[in-house]
Amino acid sequence: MSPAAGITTPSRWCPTPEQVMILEEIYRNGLKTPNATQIQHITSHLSLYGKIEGKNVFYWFQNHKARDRQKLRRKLYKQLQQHHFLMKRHRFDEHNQFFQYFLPQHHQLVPQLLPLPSPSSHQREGEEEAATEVEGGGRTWLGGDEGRTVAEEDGETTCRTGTLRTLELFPVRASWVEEEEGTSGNGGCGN
Amino acid sequence: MSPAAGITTPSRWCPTPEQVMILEEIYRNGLKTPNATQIQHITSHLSLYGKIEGKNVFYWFQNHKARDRQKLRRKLYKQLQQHHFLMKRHRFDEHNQFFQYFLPQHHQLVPQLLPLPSPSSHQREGEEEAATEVEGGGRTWLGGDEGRTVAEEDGETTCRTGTLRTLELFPVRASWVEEEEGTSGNGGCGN
DNA sequence: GCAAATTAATGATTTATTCAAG
DNA sequence: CTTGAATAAATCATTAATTTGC
Repeated sequence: MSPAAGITTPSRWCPTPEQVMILEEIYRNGLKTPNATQIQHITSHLSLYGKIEGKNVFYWFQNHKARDRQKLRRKLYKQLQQHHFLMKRHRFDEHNQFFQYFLPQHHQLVPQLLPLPSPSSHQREGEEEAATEVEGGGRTWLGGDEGRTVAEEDGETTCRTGTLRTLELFPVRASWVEEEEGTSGNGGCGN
Repeated sequence: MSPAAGITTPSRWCPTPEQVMILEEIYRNGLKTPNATQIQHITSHLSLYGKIEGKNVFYWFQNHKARDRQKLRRKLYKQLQQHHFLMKRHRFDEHNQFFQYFLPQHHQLVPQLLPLPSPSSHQREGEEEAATEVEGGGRTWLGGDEGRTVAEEDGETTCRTGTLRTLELFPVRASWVEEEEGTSGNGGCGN
């Protein structure tokens, strides 16, 4: 707004090097999401180095954090892509209970741990927790280095992973797979 | 599994950064409570990055979910505590970060954006309206050139330096920050 | 060397997601 | 099931780097 005569009317904040340095220092020191008070303080200090408003600080932290995460996700995705071809495919049955991961050594199958899913239970994934003390006779973990003494017998089609297919399991929505270097016209902004 | 004299014999799982990143990514994508099969797959993938067992994955998800909820609850509690500020106190001090920073001009904020939803209507239907140019009566930012009315109230450590020491101001102790990767980034245009 | 044209960075907005409360 | 609050993701838009032809 405010046409503001001839002189530079920067439509957006243009941070000075000092401001950027200070912001990055603060960020590196662990302040990722400043609250209003902190934004105020940062702003008033940075204003010594140039014109700045609170919203600039606020946006700076938002963007910086977001782009940090984005960068990390990209890197991660590349790594995962690298490993993806190492994996073989294998079919597995879908099991829904996570406590099958415990394999009680001898007996004691803890009947209350698997409280029979009602046919239309949405199973909101927040509340099951509670795990209820499975300890006692000792348990072994699948996939550990030791154990592995169980379940291979009764036609237990559970895990017995000889081969590991992994990635396609997860609902990776891959919002970060999107562009590969310059597909979206940044300058164009097709609107 | 012998204590292996020289090299570290960690009594507990010590996740690598890659493992943490992958786990967080999976979690963020919506898998909050993996079942046994999923744990198997995740484990075998993460084992490419370091020693890991299925129970580590299982516990990681348990703990992460729990701590997530705990964090949210704490935040929400704080928020509720200060919910009175609209009614009584007028200190915009220690609110969170986002909308406390906005000051709705005259609470005629977006009269047409939210056209009084009938009790069962989705109000996101007509979003082709393109937000209707919220400009004049939009919002203002604290700390701008115009409304520099805020100042440090009491509270807080408040370094309020006249000198420009900048860095000692903010409570930027980051003992709880663990990402040390090359997060500085900001490659070219750092200025 | 120098600007116009193009591309990459990044500031500023908008949209979708998430959790909890009513 | 809806709504409120906060935020992260996605997107838009503008500035700075850079390339390029002269």
